[in-house]
Amino acid sequence: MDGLKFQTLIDRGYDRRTCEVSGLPYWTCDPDRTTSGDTDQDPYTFIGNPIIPGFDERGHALKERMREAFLSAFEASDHARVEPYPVLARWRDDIHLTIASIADFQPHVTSGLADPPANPLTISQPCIRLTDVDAVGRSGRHLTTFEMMAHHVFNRPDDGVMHYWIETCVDLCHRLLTETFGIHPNEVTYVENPWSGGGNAGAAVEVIVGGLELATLVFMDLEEHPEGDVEIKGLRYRTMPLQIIDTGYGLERFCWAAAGTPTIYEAIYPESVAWLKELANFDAVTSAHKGIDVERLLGELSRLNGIMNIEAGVDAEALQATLIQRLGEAGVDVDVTVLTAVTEPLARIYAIPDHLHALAHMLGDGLVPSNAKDGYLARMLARRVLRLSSELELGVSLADLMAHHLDHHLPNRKMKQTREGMLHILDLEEARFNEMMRKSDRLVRKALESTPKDASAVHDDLLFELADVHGLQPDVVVGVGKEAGWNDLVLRAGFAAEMAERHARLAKEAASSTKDATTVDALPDLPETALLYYDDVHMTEMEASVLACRPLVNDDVEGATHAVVLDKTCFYPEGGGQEGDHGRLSTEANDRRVLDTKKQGDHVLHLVDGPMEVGDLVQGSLDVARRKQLMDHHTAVHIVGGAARRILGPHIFQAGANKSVDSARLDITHHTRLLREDLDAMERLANDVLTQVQRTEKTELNRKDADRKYGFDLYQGGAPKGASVRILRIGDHDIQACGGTHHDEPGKIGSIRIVRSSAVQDGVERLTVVAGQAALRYARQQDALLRAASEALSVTPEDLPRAAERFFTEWKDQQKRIKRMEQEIAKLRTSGGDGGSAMVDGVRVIVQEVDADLKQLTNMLGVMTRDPEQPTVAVLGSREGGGKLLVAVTEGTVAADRYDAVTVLRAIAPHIKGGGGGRPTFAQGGGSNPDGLPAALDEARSMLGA
RNA sequence: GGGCGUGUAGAUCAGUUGGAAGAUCGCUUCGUUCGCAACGAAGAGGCCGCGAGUUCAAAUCUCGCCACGUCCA
Repeated sequence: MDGLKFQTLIDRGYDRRTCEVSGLPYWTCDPDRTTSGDTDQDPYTFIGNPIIPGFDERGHALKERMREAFLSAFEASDHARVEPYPVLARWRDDIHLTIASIADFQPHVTSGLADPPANPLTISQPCIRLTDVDAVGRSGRHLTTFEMMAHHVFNRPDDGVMHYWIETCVDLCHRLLTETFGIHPNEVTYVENPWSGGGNAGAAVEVIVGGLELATLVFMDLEEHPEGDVEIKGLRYRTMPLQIIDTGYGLERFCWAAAGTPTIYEAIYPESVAWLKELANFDAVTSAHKGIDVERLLGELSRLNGIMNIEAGVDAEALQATLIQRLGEAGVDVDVTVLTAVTEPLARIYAIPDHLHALAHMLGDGLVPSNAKDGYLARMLARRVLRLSSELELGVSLADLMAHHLDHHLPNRKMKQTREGMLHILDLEEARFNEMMRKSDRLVRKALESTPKDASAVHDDLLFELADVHGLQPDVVVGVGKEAGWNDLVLRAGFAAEMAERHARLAKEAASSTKDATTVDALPDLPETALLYYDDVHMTEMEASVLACRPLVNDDVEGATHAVVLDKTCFYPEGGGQEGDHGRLSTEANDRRVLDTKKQGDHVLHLVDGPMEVGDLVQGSLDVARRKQLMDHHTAVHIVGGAARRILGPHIFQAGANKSVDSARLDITHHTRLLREDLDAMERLANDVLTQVQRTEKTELNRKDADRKYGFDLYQGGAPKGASVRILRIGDHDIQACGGTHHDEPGKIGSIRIVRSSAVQDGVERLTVVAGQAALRYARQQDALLRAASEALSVTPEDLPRAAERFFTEWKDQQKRIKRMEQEIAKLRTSGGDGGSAMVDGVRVIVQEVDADLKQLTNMLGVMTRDPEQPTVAVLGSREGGGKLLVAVTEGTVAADRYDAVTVLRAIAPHIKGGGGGRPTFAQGGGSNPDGLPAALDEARSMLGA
């Protein structure tokens, strides 16, 4: 890409140079400058020396004023202020969290499909990025959560929509920095560094102030294309019809530059840092190292932090050595012990408010911690805070930490989740974490069993396994191992990076093994199918013409051979969890069954059981009963979802749904297992809605208006696909974007039953719902089951629970009595001196045929051979199940010396055509010839000399 | 969504190559004691998660289901 000419900068006395260190072109007006400002030769210049004057506040108040200054400055230059979006990016299906302000407008605004909410616009968007979570607290500048202040422009030069482009943007930025915030122009450098990502690219500049990157300006006007004429990083791009200005100004960094505090955390979370230092008794650390000037150390550290690249995968020890050397050059002499003693607790203290802030945003948007999907991100953060807290020995609960954080850093913030709800969820998370830690000690001891006590390293596979299966981080394992007596254990440097690599590889392998299934090969260029079912959900007959007919490429649908595309259809294709319609397509010559309906691109595919002629006029008719049932279930699912939100709380979000003929499923996010009482309450409310709401309201809105009017709770069913969305409103009970077919009158459903709830994953409950005819069918089935069960016990259904309980306890009692009686019988048989037993040289020999099963036989045998006072060899046989033989010898007696149970068994088992085995004192076997039993026992008698 | 793992007495968990279901704590009763704690003795308490399969024989092996845990995207 050619060098950019910034006339606006030239006019201000800037010139373009090449950075000595990075080699990148940059713009400056400082005659002495030789580096771009963003290299490892550029320490921060604002520590203790604020570069943005006049902002004396700290923390929340500072952020409020800074944000307002930014937004109103851009409002003054004709940008419309847009309210921030949630941090949970539920309008997108490719990312969980909002990672940048531009993410609010992807994919449909940036692709040109939908209009932006305003143009140009300004916004301050809370963002969460978890990629650098390990560096937070340690680098002095990394955050997992920050606000990206921005001004965005969406130009369409072809349509005459052109607001401003590079020159104006740089001019606006420069005026903001120097006029609004009073930064001296010498301190500002602009580094040219083209940007590319996600199939788009464009020119970009990084705005560096005092060694800190305060903003990035991206001019996105290229899209990836094989024949494009621009090449960036080996990929070819061409210009696209949309020209987008994507800027990002780090609110927290502006605050830091204005505060000049040693770290960014002290600028934005001062109350938390002070409180946590107190709780962790940090004074004791500083006073323990009287020989060194801790204040000075910290000051030098933070200046140097600007050039220290503490990121995942970097060798921590090498970094530390460099740091100590640099500190020495600055006149602060410390060794590794002192350095870690001071920096380790501080790093933990700094990370806590950051993590809490991210967690508060996520939970505030209604996220429920879980072991899968986006919920896992919240759990991970919660656990990090818990670990930091326990390492610092803060002695307060996670909920206490959060309460303090909300009071100081998020006062008056309107959240979807209530404060009480959030704290409750955190209490649950803490309990779960403690449970895991409680188990860790035992797990580690067991895992290390085969490791010698003087080993210095734990086997890699063991560490991987413990982390993967039980969630125990390698450093935790080593720590616990040391306490448990493996004194020399150390964790190899770089192990964490290796583990991340291994995980990435496994994830890649897993990803490559999944592939999408298509129904038919590429269709010819056809007009999109007109969808008649939206205009009239009750249309069941139609006339249409065949545009295409293709053989199916797979046989997912039994009996279907071809896919037919029509010019219009009243058949609903599978979508939004609602299954496709069935029915018939007939011409004078053909009568085809429609076995399923699917959508591919803009076309509805009718899967039929034979070919049809292109150009034919067909008569289509729906399987009306099926459609009615699917509509019952679909509308019912919306109603149940609304009921769940009303009864369980604002964090209820649809995590998935399916509507078939027999039943419907609705997965909802919730933090606790549901009780039958919860289901009953929801069921009652859902049925109330059927009678109270006379009509549903169906509208179609463009994205922009839909978002503004209803917010992002609309997209329960997933990210919207197009520029406009269909909205179904059921009174004030439930409003959702939904492309399914729904009743106009909820009352037509008849009744709704919530059959059961089950756990799909932690944090997600699956509700199984039946409605309409399916509800009746379900009730009848339940009735039949109840009747069958009551008849089996000869009681009335009312008495069934009591009878079942009584029978079960009686059955258990009787089992015990039978066991005791069998033992009694065994004793009687052997003590009575009947034909079954004889004495041979001081050993009692018992050979008997008994009518009993295997369990009973072993039980009897136990009674006979367990008394060491009476050395015994016993052989029992039964004709049951093809014949059973058991041989036992009293352990530790002369009987055991003389006889081997297995030998005896093997010798006599052939008579019943069988085999068996066991231990020398106890052997059992079976066969297939019960009639051979007497012969087997005879042989045993002669063998044993009885 | 994918991977890995775990379900055994009220609780925490053992259970070897498939071959007689265990330990510790808790519980009940008795003894010792003015009483409690402690101690001693005895005892109760198990569809070994559910359902199939393999086998003469399954807590143990295989498959499905249910419940739970954990890691990754």
